[in-house]
Amino acid sequence: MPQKYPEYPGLNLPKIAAEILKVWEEQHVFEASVTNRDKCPSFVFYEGPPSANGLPGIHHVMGRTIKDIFCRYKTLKGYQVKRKAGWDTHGLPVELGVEKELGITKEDIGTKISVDEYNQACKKAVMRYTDIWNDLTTKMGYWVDKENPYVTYETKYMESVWWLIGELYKKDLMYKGYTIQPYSPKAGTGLSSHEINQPGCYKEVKDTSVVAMFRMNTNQKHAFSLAAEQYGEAFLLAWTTTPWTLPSNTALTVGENIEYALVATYNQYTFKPIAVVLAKKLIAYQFGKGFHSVETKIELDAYAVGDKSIPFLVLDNCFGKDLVGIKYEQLLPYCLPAENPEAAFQVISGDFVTTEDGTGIVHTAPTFGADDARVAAEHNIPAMLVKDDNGGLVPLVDLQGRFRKEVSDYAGMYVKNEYYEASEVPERSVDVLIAIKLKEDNKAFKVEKYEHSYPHCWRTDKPILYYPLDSWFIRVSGQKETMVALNNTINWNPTSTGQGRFGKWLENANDWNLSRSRYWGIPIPIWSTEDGKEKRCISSLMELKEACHHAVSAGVMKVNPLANFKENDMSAENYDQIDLHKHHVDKIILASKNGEPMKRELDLIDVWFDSGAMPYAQWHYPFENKELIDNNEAFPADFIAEGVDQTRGWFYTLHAISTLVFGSVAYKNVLSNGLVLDKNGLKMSKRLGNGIDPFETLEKYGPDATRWYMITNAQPWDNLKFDAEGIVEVQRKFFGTLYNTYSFFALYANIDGFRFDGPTIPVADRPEIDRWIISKLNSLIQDINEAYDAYEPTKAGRLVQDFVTDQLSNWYVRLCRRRFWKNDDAADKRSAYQTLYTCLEQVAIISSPIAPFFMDQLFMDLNRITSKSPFNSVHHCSFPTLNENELDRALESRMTIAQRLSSLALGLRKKEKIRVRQPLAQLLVPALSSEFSQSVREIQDLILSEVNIKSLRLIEDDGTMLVKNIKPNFKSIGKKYGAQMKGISSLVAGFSQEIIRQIEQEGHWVCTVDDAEVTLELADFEISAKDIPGWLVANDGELTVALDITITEELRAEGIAREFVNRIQNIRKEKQFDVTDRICINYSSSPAIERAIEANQSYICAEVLADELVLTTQFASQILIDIDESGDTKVDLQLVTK
RNA sequence: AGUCCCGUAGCUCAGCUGGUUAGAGCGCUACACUGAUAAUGUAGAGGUCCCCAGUUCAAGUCUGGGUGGGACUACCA
Repeated sequence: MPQKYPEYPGLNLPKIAAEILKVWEEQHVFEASVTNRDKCPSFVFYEGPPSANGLPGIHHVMGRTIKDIFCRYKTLKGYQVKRKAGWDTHGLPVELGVEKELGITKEDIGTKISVDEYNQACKKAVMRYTDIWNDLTTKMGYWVDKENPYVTYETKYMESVWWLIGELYKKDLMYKGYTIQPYSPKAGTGLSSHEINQPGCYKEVKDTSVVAMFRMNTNQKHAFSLAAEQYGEAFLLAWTTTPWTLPSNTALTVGENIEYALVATYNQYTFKPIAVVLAKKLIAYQFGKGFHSVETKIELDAYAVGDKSIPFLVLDNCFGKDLVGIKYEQLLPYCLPAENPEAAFQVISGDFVTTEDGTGIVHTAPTFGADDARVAAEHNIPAMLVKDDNGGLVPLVDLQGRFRKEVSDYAGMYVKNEYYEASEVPERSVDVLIAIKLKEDNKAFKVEKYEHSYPHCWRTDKPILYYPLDSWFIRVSGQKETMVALNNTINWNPTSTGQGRFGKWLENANDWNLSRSRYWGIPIPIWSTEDGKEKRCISSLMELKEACHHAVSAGVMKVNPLANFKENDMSAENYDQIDLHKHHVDKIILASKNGEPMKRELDLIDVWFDSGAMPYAQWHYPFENKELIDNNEAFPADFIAEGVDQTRGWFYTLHAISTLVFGSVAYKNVLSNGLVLDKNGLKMSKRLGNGIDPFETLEKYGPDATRWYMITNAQPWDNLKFDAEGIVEVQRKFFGTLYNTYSFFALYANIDGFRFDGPTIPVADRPEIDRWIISKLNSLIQDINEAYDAYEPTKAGRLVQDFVTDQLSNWYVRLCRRRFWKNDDAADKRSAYQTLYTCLEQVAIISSPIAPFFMDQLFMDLNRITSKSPFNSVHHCSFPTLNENELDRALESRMTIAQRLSSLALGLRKKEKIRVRQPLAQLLVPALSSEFSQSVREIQDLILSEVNIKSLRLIEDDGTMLVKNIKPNFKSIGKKYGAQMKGISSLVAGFSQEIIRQIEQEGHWVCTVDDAEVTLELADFEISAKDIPGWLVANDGELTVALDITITEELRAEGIAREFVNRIQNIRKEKQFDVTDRICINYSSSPAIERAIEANQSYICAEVLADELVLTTQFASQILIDIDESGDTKVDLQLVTK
């Protein structure tokens, strides 16, 4: 065992971290922190799996610090906190990375490269960055089980996911339907809303927009029939930014309560007279430049072709509901809907119609708009679907984004020019061609470029289409109430995210579209017959094996690929022989009840389902570890934490799956943290090059300072403006101070051989200052405990920081320095050591969740010498408990008074330019009350030594010495006499000293304000001493001090002696004498200084460890020092050799 | 467009259930201290608490509206 507390040449946080890391690894400190708690209650934490195909950023340090803090804290609190790392391995980003790497596109899969090879490549790619991630995890001190992570591509994990799907299927929560979805023709895939909402996907684009004219059916009576007859042909105006959808129009949608108008005018392209219907509010918008309003038919008729401005005349008004049911002629009659064509081309109503732009009448193409599809379905309007060669119903645009042959004029053309190869882009896009055609046919009211934001495929960068796709859905919408009710039991931090952002999202939850037409992911385990009439959902490997067996005997499959799979064998060998990825399971043909072949539905499961399934799948539930979930040992989580961006991501999928399958929450406490921005408040991005490399940061500043900075600088849910300067400050301010405090302790404890081996002095028997810091420490423990329990790490960190810098270092240590190096009272010295030791040790424990490396070193440096704790690591300790007996609030507030009084006295010295080394005779303090006087008396020695004053006198108020100040106590008076407050306030301001004295004596005061009688008690005033006439006075709130600044000859001599000591100490230091070296001093100086030194000889000798202090003129060598203006002082210091 | 967060000193942030001198740290200026010393103390300068309106005796704090920044969500014709 080492004999001495280590002393360091300086604080090097990165070095400390590296060394501690070695210790952790060698001694398996993390593993032990979990196994040590084997019989303890568990605290369940879920690690949100990062996608292993990208590099970690500085924000990951933030998120993981938060997770780590609470896992470590709960461990200290005696819980067992198992935490599995996890990897999210499936999904589009992985596939795209691989495609880029291999130089292929989606179309090549299955031709140039087999699905088998492709998936192998994905599997390889996905773990490429694991080493880097693990490195970050290690270096930042994030404790999580990296050895046994859950990996979403592993067979066991996938089997659990299948089981969950099976449960949903059994509960009839899965259905197949077609919906309009964002679809990227170039990527050949539907996009999830998660993908569409990647930053940067919505882009400003300029599209050709058309206000098309839909000719109203003339042989039908309606609101505008009469008026329309007189003014030529009547049209409904509808606006679109996607003219290519016009051939697929089957309805027009109006708002029931929107007012519409019939307007007579002329077409600006054909100059034909027309009457048009549009929302009244939008007349001015549509009839802008080039039109003018007229009042009569005569003026309207006066128009001649070639006139600069076209007149328009408002004829009639009606509400949207009066338009519903009007039939109109098909705008571009290439073909008719295959089903129910007679119901097409009529006006319907919809709630989404606004009058913000356009015409207030919405062109409705149910095949290319989600709203359109919904509203059309509600009104039994057919979608423009035609029969393909196989008799299937298809929209007018194919999956590549080209018009089908039915649209004869544009057959084979891409509906967006962006889909062409650069060399093949036609001069005029379909949109433009359609616009021209409409203009020529008197069917276009207005054609113009329109700038709006439109979603783009985040991968191909091309605009997406809304397109009807077959999909499997989870019926989430029916469970909204349950989800909301369960959510209300979750403790969200901050609460607004849970109730607002997340709660609102749940209330509006749509069905979860589970299908992804990709390759690398978990296949949907549903097989169906050709006609789709029989379906089967497989929910385990054994079920699949048996189904295969049936299929083989039915003759639809030759061999059972799962023949060798053994039931109830959970070994890796048994599971590793099975791969459930697409390239394998798609080959499996099952058999229906009557022997027909059944093929798997081709889609994969949305990867978000993978991560939402982790509570169960990480344990291979229910095939293994069934009790962990069923007995709530590992479910639901006590705590999870991720960025706010996961609100609709992981937070949601966890919640949805647990609600639907288990009727439970998946987590009880959740903390969502904000973003990490650069120091200017901008988002970090590759483009701006303002990203911060986490490894560089950890390397340069060390993980402790980085973590501490990130946690204490801003509340976790606020965005953090990351500025490395801030870490430097934390290093210096907090770690530097704590390190100095330790160094101070180590220096003297080593000299004195303090090893905490004697009896521990009861706190009650220790001096006031020790009891004070111990009380403060207990208060800190209590407060910080509450902060951690409330998931407020920022508060916790700031509390420790204040304690260490302000209380422990700047007050306790500063005031106690002498007790450590010049103290003949062994008990007092021991008390000081024990007290400081305890503070350092406890600070190490309570701060260890945030700064795990430094605090472990601090703890070990102390504990290796004393063996006071049986544990070798701070992370194996127990969180200190509050010791009520050691709490002394009165002492704490007394000390606060001491600090404030000292500060006032020092302020006065400063103002008078009297240095602290010059002792003064007397400090006066007005006695505010007897309790106050008592308090001051108990702390007066501390104050006096701090400010170097000989005595403190409490001035009892005899009615003459003090000038008092009085203020109304607004809080207490406000309750009683709120309305009279202004009057009272001005009266009180005018109170004379006599009235104040009278109130103090009588204890109450009565007067009349605004005709109301007002009775005030003493407690309704704040009375303080403001001045002591004739003295030098300073005050701070209710505290006042006065200073006697007369310097007697004796005081002066003592001041000189102190100056002399100071010079000698400086010389000692310059000469690099050891702190304990003894010396002899020869000196000579001016008579005044010589006298002063002589008078204080023993004091000086004691201070500077001098055996002799000799006045002489004989110097072997000499140093000149300057004490005051009276003359030079010569000294010569000799080391006393032992 | 909706939902949520944020706006307090040059910078980073406190400010509890409304109470009359709005705080801290950093930075800046000046001075001091010194056997913890690349530390520390004291003082000074520095604020329309984003704006407007309301509630109230009293608003940084509560309410409404606006504005700026950010995030998330969205079917925008």
